[in-house]
Amino acid sequence: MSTLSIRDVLAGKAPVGSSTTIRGWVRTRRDSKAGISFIHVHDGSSFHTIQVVAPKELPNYEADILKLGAGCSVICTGEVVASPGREQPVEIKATAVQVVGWVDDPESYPMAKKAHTLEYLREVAHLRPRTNTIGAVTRVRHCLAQAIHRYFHEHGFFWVHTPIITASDAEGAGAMFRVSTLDAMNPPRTAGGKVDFAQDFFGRESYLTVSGQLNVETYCMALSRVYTFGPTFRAENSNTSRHLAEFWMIEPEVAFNDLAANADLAEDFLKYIFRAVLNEQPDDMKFFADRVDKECISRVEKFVGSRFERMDYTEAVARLERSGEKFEFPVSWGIDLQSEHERYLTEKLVGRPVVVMNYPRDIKAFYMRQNDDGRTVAAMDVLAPGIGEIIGGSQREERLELLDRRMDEMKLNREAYWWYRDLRRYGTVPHAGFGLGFERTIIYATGMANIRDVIPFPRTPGHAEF
RNA sequence: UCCGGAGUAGCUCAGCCGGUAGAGCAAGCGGCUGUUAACCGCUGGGUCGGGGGUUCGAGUCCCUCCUCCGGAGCCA
Repeated sequence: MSTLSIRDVLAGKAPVGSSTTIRGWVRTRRDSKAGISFIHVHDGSSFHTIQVVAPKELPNYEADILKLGAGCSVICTGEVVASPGREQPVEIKATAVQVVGWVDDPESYPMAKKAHTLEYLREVAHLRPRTNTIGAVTRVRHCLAQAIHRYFHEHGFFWVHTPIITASDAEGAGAMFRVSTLDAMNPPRTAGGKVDFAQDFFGRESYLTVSGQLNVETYCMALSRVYTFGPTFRAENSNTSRHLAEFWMIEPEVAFNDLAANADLAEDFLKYIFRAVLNEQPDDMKFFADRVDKECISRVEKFVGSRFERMDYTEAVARLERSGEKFEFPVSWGIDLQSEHERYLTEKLVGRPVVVMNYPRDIKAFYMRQNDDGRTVAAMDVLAPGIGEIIGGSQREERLELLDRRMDEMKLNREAYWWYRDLRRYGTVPHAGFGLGFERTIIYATGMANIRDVIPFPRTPGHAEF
């Protein structure tokens, strides 16, 4: 006799006729007056539940089994048998059903045996992993994370754990959360009356990181191919289905790569991880296609099978202007592309993923490499049908003089970036990288509509309860 | 933050021109059945988001605040 995951039992690791034990939580119970109860048990190991058939001869049939409901935890032992029912290949003919934990008030148990809206489930984030949907999201999230590490590992990248606390301000990536141990009610003051952050824990103002890029560049200048994969924080008051205050980001950085190589990497990488989801989580993807988004499998298959279009920003603007489409925000050279423009480009104009390259320098960050035309930088965005921007990246400015000039123009303090500037002083090389929002990637693969449902405990303005 | 929509039973919602609260699901009990979104019957379950106002009377009309959802901006 062995204790197996439900996934393993359904996969045939316990042959028909053998005895096995499974452990998990009850989804549903149905009784037959022929003297048996059908108990569906899940343990998260796969999308499917297993059907445990409990006969009335069990000593605790009346006392326990007839009282089982959704959420109760059980340990079930019995013989694996071929199921007469159509819905499952095998089931467990129970010789023992031990109730480990009851649900103390079934009527008010938030995860009752019925469909719940995702909005409601967010209010019970501690119990929602028990649902089909959140379970499937969790397994796909894991699969993508594993595929990301595997891709980079197989391609000679090293995972660099960049810091979560940073003193680098003004990276231009958005508002930051302050990290401080000062008494917020009564902080120490300087002679001038300002808060004296010299007395703070780090001896200076510090924040939660908005990007690991600047730090990871230092390792890129020694280990050549590196990436970060960790949490990132933005204190923006964003209330949308695509933004979180705490999210996970993947940022590869490659020495000697130019913008074209950067785009090639983004394309190869994205296709690899989406292929992994299709291959490794077919049951979960089928669930998403059935219940969440009919198109999700075909969309991912198409994404994996199509060549990404490359287009200069200048050309993209010209084609948007010529499109005859009425946009809420008019297009002209020099503006940043709006969501509606990006969607038009990738969904209508091209019908495939598009890499838009070489943006006007005035709308992009100081570290992006300046092109010879004097007005654009070697930036790129990967736009995907159905979601818009999925990746933002660039070739970095490796020439100290040009970097300094740009920092001056943007009124950034050179001193504060002394170590970043050092990389350009000591053996500088061209290099490039990009950032991929992990949760947005999950949204794309699963068809889930709201980013708050693809991260276990979403942090958004006003929300950090769980 | 701006624009729009919505807060009524555990959940999802209906509730007309103001007259004192409804359904489905869930839950409990019973019936039936190798069941599987089970089915049939019965029962319990409500500070109608909070506060204020108009009115003989407010779930319904007005003001205000709060919360949630969608879209936009910021971005990943």
